[in-house]
Formats: sequence, structure tokens, C-alpha cells
Amino acid sequence: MMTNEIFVGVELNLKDKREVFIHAAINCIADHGYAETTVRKISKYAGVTPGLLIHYFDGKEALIAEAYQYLSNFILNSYSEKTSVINEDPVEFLRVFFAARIEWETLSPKLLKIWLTFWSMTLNRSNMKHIHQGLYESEHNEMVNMLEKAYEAQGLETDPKKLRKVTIGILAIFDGLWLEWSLDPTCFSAEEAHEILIDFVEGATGLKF
Amino acid sequence: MMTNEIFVGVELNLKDKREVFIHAAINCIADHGYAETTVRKISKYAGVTPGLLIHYFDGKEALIAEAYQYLSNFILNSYSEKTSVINEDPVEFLRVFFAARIEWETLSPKLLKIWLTFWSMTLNRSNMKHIHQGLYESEHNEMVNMLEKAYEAQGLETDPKKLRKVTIGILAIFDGLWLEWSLDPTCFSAEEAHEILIDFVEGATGLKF
DNA sequence: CCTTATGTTATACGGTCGTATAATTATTTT
DNA sequence: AAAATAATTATACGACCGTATAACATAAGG
Repeated sequence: MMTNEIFVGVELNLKDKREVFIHAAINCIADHGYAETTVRKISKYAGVTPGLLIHYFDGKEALIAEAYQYLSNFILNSYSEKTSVINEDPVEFLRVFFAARIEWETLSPKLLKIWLTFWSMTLNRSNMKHIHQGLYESEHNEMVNMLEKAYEAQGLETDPKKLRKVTIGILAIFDGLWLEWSLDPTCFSAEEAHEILIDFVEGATGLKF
Repeated sequence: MMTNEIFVGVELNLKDKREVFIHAAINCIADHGYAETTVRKISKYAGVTPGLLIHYFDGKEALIAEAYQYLSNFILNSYSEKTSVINEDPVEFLRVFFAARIEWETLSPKLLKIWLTFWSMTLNRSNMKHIHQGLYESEHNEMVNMLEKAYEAQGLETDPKKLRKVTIGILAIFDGLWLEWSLDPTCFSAEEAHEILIDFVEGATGLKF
């Protein structure tokens, strides 16, 4: 068991030492940023000696790449967990989803610090592009499905092109609000962020929440 | 004179050696990312010897902090240049502004790489928070002014609270689209980004473009 | 209980980092 | 043209980086 700020509300059972290293790397980046994340610091977080990292991974870069993939998968799974119980009213579900997303984004500014690092890696190392693409594509598809059901439930017409555009816009607002709130939480409140999100989605989709 | 990808369309006259260093730092980050941006590499970009950096700046960190401020000011000035000629139709102006913003964001993926670095610094070093806050506040105020005039021109009612929320949302969409398009330009086109932006702004504001 | 395999540490190596300082070149002043 | 000042380089230093390897501790199997 282990409490932490990143995997909020998740009971971690880190049996595998590799997993311990991955969590150590994530928390180290969250605390100090990528530039100050060294092998020695990661090892301190993991409670072991620096040399051990090489035993379990092909090097520092490989570890952080795995951490990127690991966190992506974690987020992806938490989505599919939520959307698997979508038997209730799709519009209500969307509302809950939006609220949960805002809540998640405002839980810890550390999260953005990690993600800024991963985004940089996406741009700097071409062999990591697929991690970002995989996550984005999944988020995109989930959103399209949810919107489609919501349109149907409210008896509104729609088409793939419109659905696609709305989805891209919503994902952009997610990230934009997350980014700006994390960079300066005094700028607007989480409640405002939620209201803004709903306003824009209602306006662009024509749905009513 | 000097051509470059960052200060697009701007004729640079780098008389001051400090300015040369600042541009070198920006381009180095743009090309290699922060982690691989070293004093020696920056100096190579500047065409001088590493030791000279210490002569003009209090160190590497100080230089990059100045580069952050410098680029912020540059963007700020380019805004005020545009908005100073706002005597024409405010709605038309807004449309041009949106188009220009999308065009700017899609000009070079390098730009985002720099900004990811600066955002990270905003989170990691508390003494740099004010640079981000200054830029954001200016962007916010500019947008509020432009929207206010547009509402007036279309004879629509509005209030400060609504204006504020719409502005925050628009700035979030700006950054979100910029982020996601830069991370994966194959995901959607610049034209789509522009359409999405207009759709969401029209939907949220009630204005027609 | 000894052997074997595995997990872990201690230590070290070569390389590069940011910085400092003295020497050198270029520019300005008198 | 000489002197004084400023700009720039060459070189070096200590610190820390990521990585490798040999030694040590621990646990498993016979």
C-alpha cells in the first residue's frame, strides 16, 4: 500500500521492482522537473542504489519512456472503467464525466508538471510519438462515442464531421483549462472552469446539460 | 539582419550581444529541448565562446529567464500592434485576429517546444511565475476589450462575468488547439482548427462571424 | 548445509556540465 | 601612437552526470 498525489485514490501494490522505479521516476519528475531528475534522485525515491536502475532498465531514458507509457495506460484504463458503466442517461453521464475531468485536473498541479515533460519528450524524441498518439486517439474515440449517444438521447441530428470537430474542440478545452489553471490557480477557480467547460460544450454541440 | 523560424517575418538587428545570446538560447531550446540545451551549445549558436555567457549574464538560468521574459514581451508587443488599429469593424477584427492566431500557432512546431520549456519553468521556479502571469493577464485583457466592442457592434447585451468566462474559455481553446496540433499535426488540419475555434466561440458568445 | 541463482550495493570510470580566471585580442580615448 | 578600456578566448576546476562491473547479501533448491 502507498498513498500518493499522482495516482489519487488508487491503492498501489508495487510488487514488481520495475514498477517501484516507474513510480519513483514519475514522482521525481513531479517534484523537481525533468532537468533535475537524475538517476541518483530516482533511486533515492525508489529506496535503492543508483546502480540498480541499469539492472532493471536499459538506462534512464528507457525508464522514463516506460513511465510515460505506464501513466498513459493508467489514464486510459480509468477512462474505460468509467465509460463501461454508461447504461444510464448518456447526457447525465457526460455531465458527470466533465465534472470528474475538471476535478481530476485540479487535484494536483504536479500532474501537469509530469505531462509537460512527457509532451516535451513527444516533440523531442520521435520514437515516443506513438505514446501520445495512442492516448489522444483513445480519448478522441471515447468522446465521440459519448457525444453520439448524447445526441441520440436528445433526439438531435448530427454527422461524423460535426462530431469530430466538436470532439477536437472539447479535448482542446480540457487541456487548455488544465494548463492555464495549473500554471496559475489564482487565475480562475475550479468551479469557473467547470462552468466555462459546460458553456462552451453546450454552445458548440447544441446539447443541454 | 537574420532570418529565423521563431520571430517570423521580423527583421532582427541584433546589435546588443546580450540579445544575440537570448536568441541563441531560444533557438537552442527550440532545436534540442531544455534538457539538451547547454551553455556550450548556446554559445555555438551565438557564435562565441562559452565563457562569454558569464560575462553578460549571471549564469545559464538567468539567461533563459531573460529569454522567457524577452519572448513574452515580443508576443505582447505584436498583440498591441494589432489591436492598436482596431478602428474598423470589431467583429471583422476579431475574425482576423483568430485567423492570425491559428496561423501563428501552426507556423512552427518549434514554438511549442520553447513554450513547454517556459511553462515548466513557471511551475518549477516560483520566481518566474510573474512572467507567465503578466503575459496571461495581458492576453486576457486584450480579449475582453475586443469581445466587448464586438458585443456592442452586434447590439448584444453582456456583463463582466460572462465576458470573463468567455475570455478564459477562448484562451484555453487557443492553447489546447495549439498544443494538440503541435504534438501531432496529422491529427487535424489548420483549417479544421480554425473552423473549430470559430464554432466554439460563436456558440459560447452568441456572436456571429 | 552447501550450492546456485538472484537481488543489491559499493565503487569507479570517462564524460560533460556550469562556472571562474588569467591571457589575449580588439576597440576606444587621450 | 601610446595608453586605457572593453570584448573575447583559452584553459582549467570541481561537481555531478549516466553507466558499468565486481563484490556482497539474500533467498531458493537440492
